[in-house]
Amino acid sequence: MNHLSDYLESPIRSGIFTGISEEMRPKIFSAGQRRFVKAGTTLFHEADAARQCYFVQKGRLKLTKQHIEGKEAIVRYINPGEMTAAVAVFKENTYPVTASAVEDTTVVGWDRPTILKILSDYPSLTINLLSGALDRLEEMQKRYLELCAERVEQRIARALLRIMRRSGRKTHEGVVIDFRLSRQDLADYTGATLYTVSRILSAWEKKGWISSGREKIMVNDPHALVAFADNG
Amino acid sequence: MNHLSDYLESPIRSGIFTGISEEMRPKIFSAGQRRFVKAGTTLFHEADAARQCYFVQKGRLKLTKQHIEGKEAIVRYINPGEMTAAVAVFKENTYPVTASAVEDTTVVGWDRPTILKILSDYPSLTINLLSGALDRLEEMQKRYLELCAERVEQRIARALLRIMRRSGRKTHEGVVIDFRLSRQDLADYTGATLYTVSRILSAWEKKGWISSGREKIMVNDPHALVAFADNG
DNA sequence: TTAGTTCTTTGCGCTGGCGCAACCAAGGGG
DNA sequence: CCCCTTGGTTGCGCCAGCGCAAAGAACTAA
Repeated sequence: MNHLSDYLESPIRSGIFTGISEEMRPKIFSAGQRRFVKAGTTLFHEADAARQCYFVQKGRLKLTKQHIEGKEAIVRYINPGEMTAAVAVFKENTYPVTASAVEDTTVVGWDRPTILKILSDYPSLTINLLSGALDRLEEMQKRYLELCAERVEQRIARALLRIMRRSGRKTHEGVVIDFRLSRQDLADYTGATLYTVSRILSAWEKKGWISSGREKIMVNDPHALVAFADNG
Repeated sequence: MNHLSDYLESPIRSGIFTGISEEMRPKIFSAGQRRFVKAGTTLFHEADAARQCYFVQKGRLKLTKQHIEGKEAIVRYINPGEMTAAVAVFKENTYPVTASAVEDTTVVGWDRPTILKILSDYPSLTINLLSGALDRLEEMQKRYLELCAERVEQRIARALLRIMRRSGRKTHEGVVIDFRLSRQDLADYTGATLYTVSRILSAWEKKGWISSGREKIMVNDPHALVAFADNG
């Protein structure tokens, strides 16, 4: 028998601080600057000089990449406990994406010299950072393959499952996505259009796989979605 | 005036050994195992246990990811002087892609304990590895965006330019891609089909932008391709 | 040289999913 | 409470690009 929680990632997973004792962590945080990012506002812009990297304490960030005519693609969501913009540390470079807050968010930011000092004090952090980068690379490659090979319906199923696993909250009726997620967001995440996403979600709602409202999606039958994603 | 060589990357670029003196390099190589991979054969398979990471000395590798029914997507080409399968070092994991030799290739492979020892002896190697992973992540994100937002013709133009920049050789008539590259390969790289690629290359050949033969492509007018890729 | 294999080209019909338009529903502020 | 904004739904027509089929071109082995 499958349980809903089988479909969720354990919360402490990305483990940027794996191998670093609890007592050291406040020390690391206090070397950076805490910053509050209001829902809907931007933490950093694509193509701006990358000065700081960030750790999300509370809330949620959305990484997007712009293309012609106001359209954008969602690269990934950053959950509490994760880092982003490692590029600021290792390259004298610009941010490759824009980070904006999906909900009210608190981050800790470190500038280049500070984080380099920390990394040399705690070598396992560098390894964890690299490990995280490799994870994201692999995920991106998977999504690229999906975009090449699968049709919209399957991609949306996978996207929903992926987001649910990382940001879902279990309730008595199903797993609810724990932040505002519009049809347009899902479209930007999967490379589809608002219209197509809406049509497909409607169909799934009729089948009882999900239930949805305005910027709200709950997955009632994850197993059906998995089966659908896997065999078409 | 634009010169053809403006469109090519400098050969020593990826710089995995940046910051490591020339004298040390043979030492590092001799700790690994040299291995010859005949053109068309496979160095490692997707989903196999990742035991070694590799440095390409001569030749060229093709990284692919399989999907249903014998179809595959090309993730990237690995040129001489580059490393691949860093995942073998930092994760007890399986290879996320298949690596096969496009032409006769020589690699040096290190297993986990060996490369970890080397990395602790030469800390800048870890940084270089991470820097490379971030580059690849960024490239993947770009290609993902292209796949979402652009139509096939533009994607093929960009793909051709990208491959040309990294693996092109300048001749008196244009830049020739320095390895066997079929229409199918380009299709697998761009998420298009063999037929569409063939039609588009034919059209470009009539315009004089490229000249092509069996598994051979030469770019005669890179600037025209860039312009086409950028404005549609 | 011939036969076989592999790669390429091109015609043609079909369709997934895009995108406009028009309408409906849910918040939210005053 | 009403108005206004923002998000969601659905009908409909259209077309980029897929994919079959069939023929041609180039390389390979014997």
